[in-house]
Amino acid sequence: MTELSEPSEELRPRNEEASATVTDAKQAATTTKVDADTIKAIDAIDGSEGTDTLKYSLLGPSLLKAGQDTVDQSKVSEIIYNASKGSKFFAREEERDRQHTIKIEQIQAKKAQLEKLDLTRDRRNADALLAQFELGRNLTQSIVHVDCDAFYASVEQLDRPELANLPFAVGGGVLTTCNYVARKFGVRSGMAGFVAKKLCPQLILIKNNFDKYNAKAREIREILAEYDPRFESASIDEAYLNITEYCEKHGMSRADAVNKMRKEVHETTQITVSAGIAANSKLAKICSNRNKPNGQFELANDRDAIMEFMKDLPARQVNGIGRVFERELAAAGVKTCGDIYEHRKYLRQLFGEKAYEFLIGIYLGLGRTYIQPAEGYERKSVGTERTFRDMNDPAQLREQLRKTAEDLEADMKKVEVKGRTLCIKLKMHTFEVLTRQVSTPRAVCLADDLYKYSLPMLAKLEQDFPGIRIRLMGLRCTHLVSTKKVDTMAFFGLKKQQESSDGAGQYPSDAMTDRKRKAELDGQWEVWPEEEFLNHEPSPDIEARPPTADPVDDEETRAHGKEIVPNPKKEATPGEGEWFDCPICGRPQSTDERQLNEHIDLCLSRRAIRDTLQEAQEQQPPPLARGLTPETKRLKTGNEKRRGRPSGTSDPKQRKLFFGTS
DNA sequence: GGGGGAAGGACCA
DNA sequence: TTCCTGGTCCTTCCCCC
Ligand SMILES: Nc1ncnc2c1ncn2[C@H]1C[C@H](O)[C@@H](COP(=O)(O)OP(=O)(O)OP(=O)(O)O)O1
Ligand SMILES: [Mg+2]
Repeated sequence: MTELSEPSEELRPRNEEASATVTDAKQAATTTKVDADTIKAIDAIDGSEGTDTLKYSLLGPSLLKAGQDTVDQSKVSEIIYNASKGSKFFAREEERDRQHTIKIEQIQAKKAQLEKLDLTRDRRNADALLAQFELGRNLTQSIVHVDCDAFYASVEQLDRPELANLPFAVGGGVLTTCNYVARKFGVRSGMAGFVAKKLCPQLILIKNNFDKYNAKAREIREILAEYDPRFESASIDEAYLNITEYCEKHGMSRADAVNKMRKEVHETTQITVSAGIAANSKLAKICSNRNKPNGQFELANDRDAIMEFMKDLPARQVNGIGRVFERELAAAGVKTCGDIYEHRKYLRQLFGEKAYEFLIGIYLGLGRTYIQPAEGYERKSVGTERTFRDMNDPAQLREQLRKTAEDLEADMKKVEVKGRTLCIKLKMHTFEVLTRQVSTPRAVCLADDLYKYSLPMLAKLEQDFPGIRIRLMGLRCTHLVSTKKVDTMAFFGLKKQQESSDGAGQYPSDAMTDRKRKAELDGQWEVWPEEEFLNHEPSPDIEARPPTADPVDDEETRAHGKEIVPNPKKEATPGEGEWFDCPICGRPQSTDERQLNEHIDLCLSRRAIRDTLQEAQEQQPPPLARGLTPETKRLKTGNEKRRGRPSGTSDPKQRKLFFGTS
C-alpha cells in the first residue's frame, strides 16, 4: 500500500487571530508570505496572456509547503522556467496550460452569460443546501491531523546526522522530499532533480529507501495508537485521530494532549511531527500545516471561529483543490473559501453538482468527524508502471509489457487479489498519456494472463499511433476480487469477494496450480447481508451445517486473513455488551474472535457453494451483457441505500463530499 | 433516466 | 540531457434497458 503525506502553509490575517487559538509558542515568529504570493500570482493570472500561468504551474503542486517563508518565489519561478524551457516536458506543460486557459475562458463566458439571467432559484437552492449542511454540523469531536516533518528526509537524517545543516533531498529523477535547509532555496517535493540542482547547486541527493520509511512510520503509529486506538493512517506520514475520549479520560485539554503526544513521538522515534486540532478532519488537515515544522495549531470547535477561519483561507489550501481547480475558481471570482458564498448561485452550473456541494461544505468548514482505521478499507486497484528511455521497437515493447506483467503479478500476489479489468497505460515521448482497458472474462492475476489480455491493447495502440514512441508503460487491475481467506472487509459488511486462489483450471497456461482445483469459484460475489440473506434466504439451519469442504486451500491464501476489526458501529448499546454483525447473514454474533471466524467461515462456504452453482448456470455475462447480473445490481443498489449518506467509505483520500454528520 | 464500461484527467503523497 | 509512482475519484462519452 502506498501512502504519504501532505502540504503546508501559514500566515493568518489579523482578524483570524481572535478565533484561532495558537497552541505553540514558536508560532508567532514564523509567519510566511506564501499566501500573499499565491494570491498575487492568481491575480496576475486572471487576465494575463503571457507566461505567468505557465510559470505558476511549473512551480509545482506543492508551493504551499512549509519552509518557504524566506523564498523569493518569482526568482525561483524564473529559474525553473529557464531550466525547463525547450524540453519535451515543458512543451507538454505549455500545451496543458493552453488547454486550461481555453477552459478558463469558457468558464468566464458562461459566468457572464449567467449574470444576465435571473438566478433567484439557484441562490435559493444554494441557501437550502447551506441550511441542510448546517444541520449536520457536529462540533462535539476533537479531531487531530498529525503530519511528520520532511518525513523521508528526517528519516535519512537519523542515519546521517552530518546532513543536518546541509541542503539535501530524497529521490532520483524527481524528488520525493527535501529538508528545510533545501527548502530555503525553493527546492520542493515533486521537483525534477536537475531543476533542484539549478536552484541549489550544493544540494545533496539521497536515494529513496521505502522500507526504512515504512518501518519508521510503524514506530510512530504505535505511539499514536495510545491516544486513539482507532486512528486512521492517511498516508505514510500522516494520520487522523479522534482524541475526544482521550481528553475526557485524562482530563486534559486538546492542546496539552497533542503536545504530549508530539513530545512522546519525538522522544521515542526522533522524528518531529506537526499537528492540527479542530472539529473535523478537513479543518485539522489545514491546521496541521500552520506551525510546521514541529508545531501545532488549534482551531476552536466554535461555529463563528470556524467561519472566520474559512473566510480568508485561500481555496488552494483545501485538500482537493489543486493547481487547476484553483485557477478555475479564481476565474469565477473565488479565491478564498469565504468567496464561495457570494458566488454560490453560479457554482453548480459552472462546476457541476459534486464540486458545488464540495464547495458549499468548504465554505461552512465542514468535514468528517468520524475517524476509522484504514484496515477496514478495500483497495480498488493495483498497478505498476515504469519510465524508461524512449522506446519504439515493437519487440522491445512486448518485452517491456512482459516485464510489467510480471511485476504486476508479484504485486497482486502480495496483496492477494485478482482483477476483472485490466488497464494499460502508455506515456508517449511527448508526455501525452494513453490508456486502454478491457474486462477480462475471468479474474486474472498471473503474468501470462495479464500479458495475454494487454497485448491486444498494445497492438491496437501501435496501429492507431504508427511509430509510437514511448517513455513509460504501466498495467493496472481494477474490479478486484480478493483471494484472501476471510479478509477484514467482511467485517464491515461492505463487500466481500472470495475465490479460490487457484481458479486456474480455466487457463491452460498454469498447469502447476491445476492439481488444486477443488471448488473453483473463480467468480466474485458481493454480499449485502441484510438484503441477501434476511430477505429471501433466512435458512435457519445454516449454523447446524457442518463446515462444508473449505473451498480455499492454498498456502498463501491461508497465511493471512482472519483479522478481526471491531464493528465501527460504535453505538453498540453498552448495556447489552458488544457484538458484531455477521457481514454475510447479518445476524449479531459473539465478539469472540474464534467463534466469529467460525461462524463466518460457515456462512462463506455456504455462499461459495451457491455461487458455484449459480455460475454454472449464468456464467456468460462478462463479454456481452457485461455489467452486473440482475442480482448483483440489485444488491449494489441495496448497498448504496443502506449506507445512506456518502459517509461510509473510509477512503483516506476521499476528495469531495462527506460532511459527515457522524 | 439510470446503470455500466471506457477514456481522460485532477489530485494526493 | 533530464521531470516519478501508486493510488483515488470525477466527468464525459457511449451503449443498453
Ligand atoms: N510527489 C511525490 N512523489 C512521491 N513521494 C512523495 C511526493 N510528495 C511527497 N512524497 C513523500 C515524501 C515525503 O517525505 C512524504 C510526506 O509528504 P509531505 O508530508 O507532503 O512532505 P514532507 O513530510 O516531506 O514535508 P512536510 O514537512 O511539508 O510535511 O511523502
Ligand atoms: Mg509530512
